[in-house]
Amino acid sequence: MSKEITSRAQDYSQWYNDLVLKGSLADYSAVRGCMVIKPYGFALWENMRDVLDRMFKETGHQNAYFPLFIPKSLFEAEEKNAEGFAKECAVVTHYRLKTDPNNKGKLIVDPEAKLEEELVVRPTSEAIIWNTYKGWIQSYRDLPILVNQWANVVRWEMRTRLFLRTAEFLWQEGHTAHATKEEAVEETVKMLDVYADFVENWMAVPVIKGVKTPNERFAGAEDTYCIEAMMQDGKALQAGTSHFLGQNFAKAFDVKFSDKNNKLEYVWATSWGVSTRLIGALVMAHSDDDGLILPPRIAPIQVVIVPIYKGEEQKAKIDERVHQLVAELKGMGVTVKYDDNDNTRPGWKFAEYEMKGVPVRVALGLRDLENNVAEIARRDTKEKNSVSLDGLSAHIKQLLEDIQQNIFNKAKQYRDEHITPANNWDEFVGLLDGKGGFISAHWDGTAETEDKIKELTKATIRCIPLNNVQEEGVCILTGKPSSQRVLFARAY
RNA sequence: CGGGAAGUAGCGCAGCCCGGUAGCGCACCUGGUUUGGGACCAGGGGGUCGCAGGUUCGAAUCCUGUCUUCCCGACCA
Repeated sequence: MSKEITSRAQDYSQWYNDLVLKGSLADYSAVRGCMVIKPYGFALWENMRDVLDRMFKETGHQNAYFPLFIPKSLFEAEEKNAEGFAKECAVVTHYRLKTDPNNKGKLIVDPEAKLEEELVVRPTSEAIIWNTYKGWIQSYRDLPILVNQWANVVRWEMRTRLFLRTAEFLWQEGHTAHATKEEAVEETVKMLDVYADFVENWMAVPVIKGVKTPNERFAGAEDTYCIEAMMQDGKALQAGTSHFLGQNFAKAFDVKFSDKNNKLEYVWATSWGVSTRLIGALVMAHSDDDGLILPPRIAPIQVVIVPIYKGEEQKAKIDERVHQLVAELKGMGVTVKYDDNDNTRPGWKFAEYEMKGVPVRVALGLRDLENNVAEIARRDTKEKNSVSLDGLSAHIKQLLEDIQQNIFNKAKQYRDEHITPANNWDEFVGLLDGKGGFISAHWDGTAETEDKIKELTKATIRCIPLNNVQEEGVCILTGKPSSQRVLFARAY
């Protein structure tokens, strides 16, 4: 009763906050815009991280670590990148505090300890990494370099929201160097595919792969590829990006290599990243008014078992059977928690694990034991069934798969129902203010028109889908000719 | 940075207008009864009321300043 969740209909933003806070994923902290990721939330992130890390390694990448601080002179080397991030950088200017002579017990920044050169706290690491790569690359034999780093970055956002936009966040950033343009483009697309694979098959969130317009492109990139997801309120969320950086950073940091003909060439680059923001996407894509709904493949706890008993004698009997079940499930690679904490009662536990989105709940009492069954409840549909204890672990294993598939299908159905064509301005605005979702519409291809539409409606072009159908039409705003539809949406 | 709201016990809040013994619910501790959808009874512990000044015999309450957080917007993954 103490943990009521605001309904989606009542206040979608508050619902989201309630889920994150009451689902024990994260807390606000004493630091503006920065959150504490709690053990349960971090366990979720670890699961996501482990899967992605394995995928990166399977595609030939290695992990490394680069400094948190970037000297300003390095940071500003790639002009567009620097400009793009300049407004949101935290900057270290001093390296020492001292006691305040006028205010006992307080500290002040020691004016004597000013740095010769300011250090930028990384908002992204291209600069420090390409400065490093300069020393690693001389010949085509040194290429490709396929490196990933798991790190925290800081972007001093005006307005923050738990997981979706925090001043400090955790992410991975891949930074690769290649001898040819073709190879770099191939890498960019390959990593986009890895992201789409992960988000769809592990997080159960369907995505649209596409390319950003120049307006929405990463600062310093030639092309930004992205995966776009749809949330339950009809707003889009960019779930991951993969950038083809051309030779921009190689030129900025003077990174050249000798090819087979001993000719000097600039190196081709990519970078790609996903962040803890994915957790926000996960929460908003699947959950309901009773709490989180987590996909089994990355849920910190896949199965929770709740004993129902009166007295120690009954408890002992149930324990015995449960321990057997736990061993079986663990043997099958299922993450299971037996919650036999006697301080909370079954009803409380049911509500608690629903809030936390645990996919499968097993309740076992003496009554069940006598009938050789257990009560199995699935979080996604809230269905409850009595299932025979014989072969129960195999049943649960299968159920987890079914749940994974079901929540993906449900999210996909919602997403697909929320891609709507608009053929003129009135339709476009009507859809944005009504149904929401992605709106497929013609656009004249200019940045001016895109800006104007954003100004008028707050909708942006989320992407030009890959393998887009070419079709003649006219721009919904200007009426100028267009050769393809693009996806618009209001976005997080 | 513009607009709004809020800082009082671990959490959620009331009290403030009209100054006079700091309160409620949840959580916590002890004992008991309970346990198939967020248990109940009895007893108990815990707060320099965000911070700094001022007015006053007396300030959570009035005045001034200040800090912080959240929500909405512009910026953005």
